[in-house]
Formats: sequence, structure tokens, C-alpha cells
Amino acid sequence: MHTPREIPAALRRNHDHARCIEDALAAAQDLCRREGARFTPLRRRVFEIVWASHTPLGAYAILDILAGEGRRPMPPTVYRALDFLQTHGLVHRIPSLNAYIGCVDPGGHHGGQYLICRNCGTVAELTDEGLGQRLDARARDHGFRIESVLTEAVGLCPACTRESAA
Amino acid sequence: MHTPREIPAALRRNHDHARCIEDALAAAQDLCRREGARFTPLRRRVFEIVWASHTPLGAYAILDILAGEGRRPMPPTVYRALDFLQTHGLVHRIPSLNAYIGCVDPGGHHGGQYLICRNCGTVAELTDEGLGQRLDARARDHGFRIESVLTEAVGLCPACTRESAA
DNA sequence: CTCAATTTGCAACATTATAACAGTTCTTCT
DNA sequence: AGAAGAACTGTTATAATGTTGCAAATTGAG
Repeated sequence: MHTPREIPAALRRNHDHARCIEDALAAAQDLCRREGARFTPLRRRVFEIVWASHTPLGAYAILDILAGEGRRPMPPTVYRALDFLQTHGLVHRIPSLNAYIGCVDPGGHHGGQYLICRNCGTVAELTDEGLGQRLDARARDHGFRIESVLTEAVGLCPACTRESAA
Repeated sequence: MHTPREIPAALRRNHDHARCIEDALAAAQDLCRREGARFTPLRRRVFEIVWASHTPLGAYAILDILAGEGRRPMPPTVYRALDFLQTHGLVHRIPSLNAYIGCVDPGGHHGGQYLICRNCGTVAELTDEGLGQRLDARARDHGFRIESVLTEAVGLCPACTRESAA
């Protein structure tokens, strides 16, 4: 059973989360229209659930949330929705956590960097193009042609750093 | 059941694999002695199995290989050996593959970059310190304190790039 | 409206990983 | 050497994550 994680202090402050989700939904809707993809109610709902948590959510956690609503979906339903959302760059999978998180920049960019707090579980996404370019150059030195990159950094977020200092 | 992957052409050429494994074993033995850790026969054998494959190996693949020998270990045995080897930096886990690969530089370094060929499955490890430093700087800009980093790049290795060009 | 394609539902199953506890081996201290 | 404690391994069971294959329903195009 999924027990919803308490929203970290850093997010309660300075952050209108309802608005944040709305904006993401609108952007996703738009992007799907442009790409001729169908943003069905199920996909929309899964997207919304992922976005509602700023900490990555596992597929079975999403499943539990959906089970608390009208639907009683089975695993493949959720995995397919997540596949769709990943394909269109709307969510990312964090492999080391077996979990998914909303992408802050659905349009472009390849190879974001994720900062995962080991204490509170929040994940921040960086997109430093220079990092990607430099890695690309190093790989080319070895004759390797990179197609996609994922960087996962684990450590302490600002709030938890302050907390641990005390 | 584990069906051993064919050794990619890039590795058959220019590479004395038996020697490569021997060297890695000696280095591992050494490092364990220095750290007061016990390089037991089981751990040694698991390390050797991982090193014998230049493509990442899943825990159950290792289990299958061990089952073909005297032992009939159960999953926890292998996972524990892998945990030990990871703790001492002798192997790395590639989260997106649920698989393990030998570390080319057991002593130091944090935050290597893995180049994963999507065609033949080989993995090359880079260690560009500058990349780590730059990411560290970006993270600090956001107040995030990085403790460890893993970068996974997927693409085509030199041999498979040439092959696909033809 | 009908056909074809896409999406969803569903049952069964495969793969990866861990918990809990018992037995064994190694090390250290006397 | 012998005893005590720590580290390692064995074993059973189970949890968590992800997939296959096929049937039913929905959608969009002609």
C-alpha cells in the first residue's frame, strides 16, 4: 500500500503546487496536440499523479492511487501510460529508484541531471547543456556515439543540508 | 537460464582477456588486504565472473553460472557478494540494466561515466574528473551537496557504429 | 456507418531483490 | 589450544518490479 510521503518543507514554502500541476498539464496537452498524440484521461491522470509528487513515484504507488479512485487498473495499464509519457518526454524514469518523475522541460533537451536527496527524497532536475556537450566530446574521443544520457547525483538538498548541520 | 553472450569483435581483437582478468583479480586482492576486507572464495569467484564478461551481468545470470559449478547458491548469497564488491568499489551496478560490471579503477574516483552500446551491450567506463567537478559546481549553485554521481550514456560503440554504417 | 488502428482490461507469469533466521567459519584473546 | 564473538554463508520464504499475450472497447478516417 502506498503511504503518501509528507511534502518536504522546501516545497511547502515558495511553491504553489496546484498551479504548478495545472501549468504542466496544459503544457503536456499542448505538446500532445502538436505531436498528434492522444492525451487520454488515463494518461492525463497518471501524468497528474506523477506531477503531484515532487518525489519520484513507483509504478505500483501510482497503481495504488488509481485503485483508490474509480478504476482498478492492472500493472500493464500503468506501465503503458508511463511508457507513453516517457516517449513524449513528459516524465522521466529514475532507474536507481525504479520510479518516475515529471519532466520540467517537455519540449527539448536530452540528458538532464537529477539531484536526488537521500534524506527527503526530493529530486531536482538540472539541464546543463555544457555537461552533455563535454561528455559527448569525451565519448567521441573513444569513437562512441552517444544517443541519450542520464545522470543521477545522490546527496543532500539545501533544506536537508541545513537540517543536518544543526 | 543464462545464455552467454558472444564476445563482441571489438573485445576479441586487441585484448588479452585472460590477462585482463588476472590483473583485476590481483588488484582486488591487494585492495582488500589494504582495507582489511576478506576476499573470500565466493566473492573472488563472483568478481571473476563479472570481470569475465565485458558486458554487464545480472545477478541471476551470475547465479546460473555458479549453479553450473559445485555451489548451488540462492539469490541472497550472490546479492551479498555483489554488495561487498560494490562497497569496496570493485564492481558497479548499472541501474538501467539491473546489472553489474567490473570497475576499471577500484582505488579512487567517484562518479564514473558509462558508455553503454545498445547494439552489442558492451560498456566502457570513462572517468572525466572535470565533468564531476562541473556538475558539483552547478549543484552547489542550487545549494545541493552531491555525494555520489552515476552517468549512463546509451549509444553505439565504435565497432557497432562502423557496422551500422555499412 | 463501417473498418482499421489505437487504447484499455485482464489473467497469468517472469524477473529482480529482500527479510529473517540458522549454521558455519574465521579471528582474537586469554 | 580453547572459548567467545564477529563475519560470512546457507536456506526458506516472500516482496517488489516489470512483461507477455490476447480479448474487449474506444477512437478516428474514409
